[in-house]
Amino acid sequence: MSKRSEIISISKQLIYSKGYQATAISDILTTANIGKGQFYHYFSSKHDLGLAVVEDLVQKWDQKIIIDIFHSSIEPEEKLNIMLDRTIAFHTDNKSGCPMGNLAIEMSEHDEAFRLKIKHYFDRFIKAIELCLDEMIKRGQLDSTTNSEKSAQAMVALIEGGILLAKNQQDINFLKNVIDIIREQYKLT
Amino acid sequence: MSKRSEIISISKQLIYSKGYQATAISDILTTANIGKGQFYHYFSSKHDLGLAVVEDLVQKWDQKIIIDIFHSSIEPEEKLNIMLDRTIAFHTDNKSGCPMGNLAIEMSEHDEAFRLKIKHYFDRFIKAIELCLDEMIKRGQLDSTTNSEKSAQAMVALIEGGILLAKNQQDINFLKNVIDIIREQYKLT
DNA sequence: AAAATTGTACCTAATAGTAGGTACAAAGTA
DNA sequence: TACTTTGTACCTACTATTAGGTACAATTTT
Repeated sequence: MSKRSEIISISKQLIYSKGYQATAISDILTTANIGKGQFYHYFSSKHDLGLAVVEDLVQKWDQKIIIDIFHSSIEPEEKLNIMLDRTIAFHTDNKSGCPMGNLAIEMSEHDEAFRLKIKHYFDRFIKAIELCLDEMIKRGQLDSTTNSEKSAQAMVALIEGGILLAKNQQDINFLKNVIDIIREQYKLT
Repeated sequence: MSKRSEIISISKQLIYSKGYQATAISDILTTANIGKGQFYHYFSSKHDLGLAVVEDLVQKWDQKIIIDIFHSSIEPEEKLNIMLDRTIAFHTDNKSGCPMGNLAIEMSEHDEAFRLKIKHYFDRFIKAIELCLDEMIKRGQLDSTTNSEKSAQAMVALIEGGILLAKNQQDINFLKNVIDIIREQYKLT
């Protein structure tokens, strides 16, 4: 792993837990055990690093969720099931919430560059679920009156909201319950 | 309005839009047009102010949502409907998201005092919805197999997630769509 | 007068960012 | 082969600014 990606990786962890604004360059320098010169050799500013972190985050989640699961050749209901399983797995013993959701809330209003990168991920996530639901409707697994677009948005909202509640309550069951509701709703085993 | 509540009110707006950490005391002093002595006369620290702001926030929402709506004598399905209407109304032309949700995400992990105050609100909100759903089940308006506790959690999660998406997408329709889904699900007119 | 307010000047620690340099390997040149 | 150049990687020390917070005198209120 190059020094640059190492810095991104460490910063990603810190920003995930503390937020972008609350993460100081000095935190990163200490954790990564590097000097300032090195940092500013690879990144032109804190903002530049922040965007690199989000980009990395988006790219990795895109790979893990959209490419690996939704673009695979398994059955649509199985895709949703696996995605939900992985969501629970990720948030079990992880009290920092959703990396994307946290930044969405922190940065969307005042930083357009951050906002758009995060939006890009949510767009793709919602679209992937929507196509899944469409396929399930086509196969008669779901009521044909189901509005797949709205439903996909709602599913993402449920997940994000469930993660938010679980973080605030410090209780993963809030997320599990919400995911149970999704499974019931869309008749996933 | 006392000077203290005036400072809280102004800080609440700033913290709502920028977040707690990103709001500087100097922002507050400038906006409120007061000096430092005055600020530190009323609050012992920024953290002290922050907690006062959350307390105020919790208390006002408790009044607006739980007392005014859920503790009123109107029909349960009408309570939910009004709550959903007000949610949309609040977030129309308001790009900062959910005051409580924003702070939940920003503060829950690293500040227990903040976390507990916010948790208190979510607990009461969820409980109020749960009792509403129980009443609707009792009246035969909802399937008797409905798990009111889980459903109430899911409803709050949907709302919070919908607000998060609407904020990131800068499009209130994400919240509206999510609320449509809630209304369909619980057969609210 | 006494007590409660409030403004001004200031303190220290921390912030992002810069200046100016070193170490060293790769590439070009004699 | 030996010498020189050049570019990349990195470090330490510094700057300017801002942060939260304090001291205390001046003013208002009771």
